[in-house]
Amino acid sequence: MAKEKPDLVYGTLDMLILKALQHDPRHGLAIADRIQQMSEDILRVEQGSLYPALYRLEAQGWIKAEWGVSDNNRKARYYKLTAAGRKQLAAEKEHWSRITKGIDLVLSGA
Amino acid sequence: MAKEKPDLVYGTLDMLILKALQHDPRHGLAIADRIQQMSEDILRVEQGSLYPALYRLEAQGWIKAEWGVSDNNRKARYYKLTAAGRKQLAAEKEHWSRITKGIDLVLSGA
DNA sequence: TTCCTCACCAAGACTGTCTAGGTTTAAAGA
DNA sequence: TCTTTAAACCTAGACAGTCTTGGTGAGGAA
Repeated sequence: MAKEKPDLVYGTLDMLILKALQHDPRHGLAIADRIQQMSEDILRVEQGSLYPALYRLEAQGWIKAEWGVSDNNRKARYYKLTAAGRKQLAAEKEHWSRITKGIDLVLSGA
Repeated sequence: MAKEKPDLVYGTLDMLILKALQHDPRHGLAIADRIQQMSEDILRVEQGSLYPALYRLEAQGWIKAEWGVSDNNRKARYYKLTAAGRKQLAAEKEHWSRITKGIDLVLSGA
């Protein structure tokens, strides 16, 4: 039973990752942590969702990766936003606010 | 480009349908029309999404169906909200507002 | 050495939406 | 009358994104 809903809304993860990289490059797990922290623990990003999403974004040219070393001295893959990624982030935010407006209209309707 | 995003947010259709049935029973296509109209044409519900969703909801006991006749004198399957459906609608609204709060926190963050 | 944790990676299941087909029946038009 | 159009329902299969589960390797601590 139970039937918990997922921790994320399908299709929003890409946008959240792009947003998390808006200012500084980060490595994978740090991106997930940042999203969780920024959302005040409301959103949780599982690794099995995170990495596929990162490959997607890289394949689209929205982020670029390179190997580096984490704070803890472990090797880690750092991702940073590209110019195209910045445009994409803006587009996704636009799309998101449009759709949520639609949903809120329905929910608040008589 | 191409690759349009879907017209709906994955996982919200059930909630929207329950909401569309909040006051009066309706038949399938009228539910889709109502959602589209309430959302000011932002959301569109395809039939291939609608009917599977209706079966899901009925199987869960959140809506009940019976055959009737539409305004245009055609036979149509009318769905109405059950008590459990009303509770479910409230729960889904709660969940939705929580998740969107999380996403908005991330998007508006520094 | 042993253990724990960080960080990355992959395979497969699952779920919900979309595309694209279809049937039946009433009304409208030729 | 016959044909066409449209309302309303239904289904199969493809597809995409997330989740579960399981794994690797390397650094740090005991």
